[in-house]
Amino acid sequence: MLNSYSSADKVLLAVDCIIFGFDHEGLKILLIKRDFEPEKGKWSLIGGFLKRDEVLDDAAIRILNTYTGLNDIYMEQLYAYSEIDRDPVERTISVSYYALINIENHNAELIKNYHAQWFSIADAPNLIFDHNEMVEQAIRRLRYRTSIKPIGFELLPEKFTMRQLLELYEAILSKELDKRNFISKINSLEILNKLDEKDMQSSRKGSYLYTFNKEKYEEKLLNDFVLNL
Amino acid sequence: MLNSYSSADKVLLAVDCIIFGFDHEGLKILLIKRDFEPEKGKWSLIGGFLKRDEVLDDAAIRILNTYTGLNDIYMEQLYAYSEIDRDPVERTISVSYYALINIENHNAELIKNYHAQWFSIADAPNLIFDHNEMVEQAIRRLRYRTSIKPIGFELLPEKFTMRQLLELYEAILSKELDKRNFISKINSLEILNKLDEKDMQSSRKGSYLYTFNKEKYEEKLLNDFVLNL
DNA sequence: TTTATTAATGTTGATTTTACACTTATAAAT
DNA sequence: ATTTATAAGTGTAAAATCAACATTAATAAA
Repeated sequence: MLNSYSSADKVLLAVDCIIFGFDHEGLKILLIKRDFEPEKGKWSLIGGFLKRDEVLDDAAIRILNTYTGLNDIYMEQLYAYSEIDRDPVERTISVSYYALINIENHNAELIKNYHAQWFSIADAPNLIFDHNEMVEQAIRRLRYRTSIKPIGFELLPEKFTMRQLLELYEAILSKELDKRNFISKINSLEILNKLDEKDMQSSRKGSYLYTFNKEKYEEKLLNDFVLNL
Repeated sequence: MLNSYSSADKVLLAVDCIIFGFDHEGLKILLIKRDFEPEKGKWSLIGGFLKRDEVLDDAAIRILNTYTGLNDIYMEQLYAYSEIDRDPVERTISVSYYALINIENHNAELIKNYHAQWFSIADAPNLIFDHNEMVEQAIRRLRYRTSIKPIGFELLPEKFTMRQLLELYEAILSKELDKRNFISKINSLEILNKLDEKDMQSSRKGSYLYTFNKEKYEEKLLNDFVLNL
């Protein structure tokens, strides 16, 4: 019978997370050195298996929390990878998720214990299985996301300069942006609060610090817009 | 141990297909009346279980072929649905795919045997499990796709009028479009061949028939563009 | 006091998008 | 043969958006 449950094959279902962070060096991803076979010692996305009583979103959250100590992180499901031998041990389908986190907030202790490490996108090592492809797809999705939703709240420190925001967008889009045009486009979204405070690290003159206006930011998250940068 | 394969739970993996068609009545989806429990007699997307030695894309193609007799149909993976009790019989994760097919080409015999039926999007019945949500998400994706890839080759008959193409886009986007602006935007894509032949069904004057220029169409499929309608 | 450095700021021309209405071809009706 | 009814086909102008671009301002360090 075409659709009988009993005769259907069961498979392992994994969740792999592409965790993006951002600092002065640019856009980064968190990778882990695998401490078990196969591919022990090689670099990998952080991941784990779905439990029987768990939904995929929760598995992704659990895995992220296990390795970084972070909670309440926005994650988005990306794609299900199902090549037959993608995992040589056993047939495993993996569903990828990506997360955006403030790189300053992670639990350094945990990351160290798990032999995890931040890598700049540009010089990340080769990854096991199909994880390179997962990362590429996550970057494409992130890039798309910038054009329809505000971004930055998740990746920047609470207070940031316009330059930091510009450099974040440049890192994600992987292209140079015109500073004046960028600022006016961002300002037209009306999601920023300009503080009276200045950051004096980067220049003699000092540059104003901003925060995101959380209410307006989240309102924009609900309704797509178009942002051509 | 956090990542041992042996202790991980295995699950059933299903594939459900949202099959879009288009005719003079508008945009439609193909649904099937389930002939097995649970929810026997209710309407459902067509679907099936992933086999152990099969990748998801192939499962989607197989399922589509089983119910429609069609081959070589473009399908795109959408999303993995994993609510614990989404299928009351057994824990099943379902990966959805959508397909665009020429409604004239399906195998009517097969569809009849499977108690499948085309429904206009607007008056489709309630579906089992989370299939309504799958359909909504598929429509959103299809809408997005129209803005970055040409569309129509898959959904229209070989020869079609400008009006048919316009109405296809209107059905997908669910909004009225300005005829003159639409035509000039489509023409700027340079994917159509205007024939000398006219369709005399729809008006006294008759309207020119077009075909897609397959080479240019497929070239455009490879490289995204932006089409604001 | 000078110098060096990054921050801040607006305008203009080019391009794209939107809104909008009349003429044409033909079949059907008389 | 003429009239009538119907959808097809076609272009322009105003508005909005985008892209390119250079000077002044504030401050710390020398």
